[in-house]
Amino acid sequence: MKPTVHDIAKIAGVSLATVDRVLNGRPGVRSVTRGRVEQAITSLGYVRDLAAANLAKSRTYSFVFILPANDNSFMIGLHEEVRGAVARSSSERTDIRIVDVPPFDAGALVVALETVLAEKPAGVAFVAIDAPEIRAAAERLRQAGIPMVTLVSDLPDSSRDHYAGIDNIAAGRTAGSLMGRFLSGPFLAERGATVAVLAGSMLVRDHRERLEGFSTVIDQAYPNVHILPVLEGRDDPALTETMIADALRRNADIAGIYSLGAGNRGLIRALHKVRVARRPLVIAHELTASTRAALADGVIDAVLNQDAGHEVRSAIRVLKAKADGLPVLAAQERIRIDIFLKDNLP
Amino acid sequence: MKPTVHDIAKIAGVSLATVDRVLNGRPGVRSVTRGRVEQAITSLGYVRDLAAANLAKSRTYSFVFILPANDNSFMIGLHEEVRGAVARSSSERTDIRIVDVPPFDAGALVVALETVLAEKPAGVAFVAIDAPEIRAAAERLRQAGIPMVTLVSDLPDSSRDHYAGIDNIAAGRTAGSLMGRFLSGPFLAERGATVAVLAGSMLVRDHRERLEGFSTVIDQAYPNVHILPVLEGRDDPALTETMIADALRRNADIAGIYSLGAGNRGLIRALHKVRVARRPLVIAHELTASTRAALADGVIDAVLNQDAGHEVRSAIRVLKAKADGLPVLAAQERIRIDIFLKDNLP
DNA sequence: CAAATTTTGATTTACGTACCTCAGATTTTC
DNA sequence: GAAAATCTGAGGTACGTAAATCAAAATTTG
Repeated sequence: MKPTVHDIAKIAGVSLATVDRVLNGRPGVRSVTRGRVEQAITSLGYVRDLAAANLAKSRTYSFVFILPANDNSFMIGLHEEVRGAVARSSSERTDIRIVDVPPFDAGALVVALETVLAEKPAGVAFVAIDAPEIRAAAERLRQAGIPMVTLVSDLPDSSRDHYAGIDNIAAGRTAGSLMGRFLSGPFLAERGATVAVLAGSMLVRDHRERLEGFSTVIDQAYPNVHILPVLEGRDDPALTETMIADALRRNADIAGIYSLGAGNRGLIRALHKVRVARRPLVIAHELTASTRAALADGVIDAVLNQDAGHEVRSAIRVLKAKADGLPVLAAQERIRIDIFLKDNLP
Repeated sequence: MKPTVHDIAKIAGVSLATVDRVLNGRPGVRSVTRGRVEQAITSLGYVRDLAAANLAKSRTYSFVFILPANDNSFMIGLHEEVRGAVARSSSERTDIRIVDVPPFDAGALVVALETVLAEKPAGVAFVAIDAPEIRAAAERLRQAGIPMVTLVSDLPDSSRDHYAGIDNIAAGRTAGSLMGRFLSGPFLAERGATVAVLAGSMLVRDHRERLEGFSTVIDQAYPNVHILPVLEGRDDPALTETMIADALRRNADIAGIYSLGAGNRGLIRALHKVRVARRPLVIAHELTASTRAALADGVIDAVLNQDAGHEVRSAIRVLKAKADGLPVLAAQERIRIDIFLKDNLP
């Protein structure tokens, strides 16, 4: 039988009230007595029954998710997953609130974090922007003892407790490796190949990191692949379409395209206008309705994906654990880079 | 505030005892009264608080995991993950027992299932063998109302409630697609290429399915790739090593190897003895210490993996849900095929 | 040494559900 | 219409923990 507080009281020769005071760090216990109780706790190997404790406290975990009001499919999907978690709230003892902020706006994110700080929730998840003022705001939240998880985009060297997202450098490396291997042959041969990179904005950390990983692998392992200057499409379909169309017109020898940002609809539209035989090899990020269709059609060759549902559920698990002072299962919380070819689409 | 049984009693104008009788399907309630109570339940949107209920019942979920006592790295890792779950038992209200059975032995598995049936656990997970007598045993478990999950290897068209493992046909297709794309170029050109397939045993369903997926893609999309007759290494390192060495000697033009079974140590040893310039392209399954090292060394080019930890945790979540008659989150429980290149090793 | 303060014990209620007993009411059966 | 069977209500205890109250004991302070 699992030991209970009653067993501790009996062994330590104190009352339930004293055990409770020790367990919950309440004042009014002499240090000798506290020692006896702690001794009993360790000797019995007592672990508090979280379910019973939460029941007694009639506790609900109040979490806040701060999400950019982006209109690309990935962010919309992320929103949906959070709403799904809200729907499951009652059976998971959580009370999740969504706060929308304008995208790529550090000032707005700071304001949101400050507002959240004021209401002292049990935890906060947010899509970080890599800026010093965000780090400062995060530090204030940490001082207030509010667990924090960054979602999708990280804030390294900050006070966040955890990052629920993929390793973007590794994602870029993977894309580079696939690009190099897929190109070796039909295009590359001895004469080399040209590759275009399409990003949303180089101001965003994830995009910079993906590019970094991609370039590293290409430079080291595929020296005769030449990377063109990065195209920044601001994740905007219309802009992206014209940029890609232009690029393909100017550089007739583009053999591959790595789209490391969101908003691939424009890219796909531009690709559909290219003669099949002359289509470049394309690697993109995020499995959405449009990239999935393009993958099935053969317009896109590979898609690297992060599962928004997993990220949201992981963030919630981690926030709960942090709120309870419990350890997290690192292996369970590692968000993986999914590689989809048209043959392993779920 | 979430409605409780007390609210139901008040609304329906009955006592707590009657509500309890309705909720738990106990006898002794006239159908008119039962109707009133059920009406109140739906109108309030009542959902039973599982944590409180389990506390009151002082319930623990007793699960049995039946695992083949295989000595390959993957199965050893699977064992370890289940042991990890056993270690977490106390805080998860589970009581997990591991039953070892000899591998590839349908008779022994039937005996194990029958023994398990006798002790009526709250759920069973097992690595299935695709045989009619196993289906019959599974049907008996279902009749007894014991939730069942197949692990790693499925038993389609049976009474199992869920399969916690990857889609092996899709895995084979993915391997075929990678093989075809990677080969197109340095080897393939116009003259075609020869590929060897190494399996454990064609009697095992997963291996058959992987081969099926692989062959389909190669035949359809890469007609000038020629697949040699399957080598069955029985997942035995020594045997595998000699088989691969022999095959490479006899067929000097082997451009690729697809190892779809476990026990890759022998394969790797054989590959290390081949001159670097003449090494074939290799795609293997399961990320273990040896395949990881081989991937880093460039001896293996890609590894398809299923995460044993995820499979075990998923099986437990599903068994719990089935035991409670709750729905499962399909998206959360889908086990993904991880593709590892040397650039995205975790 | 008395008064004030701190520490401790004993007891109680609560969380939401399960499950038990017993008495009283209602319905069914003969 | 009485006896038997069936339903229903009221009340309690339990699960393991939290948290509150109040009194008693021990300690410190003036």
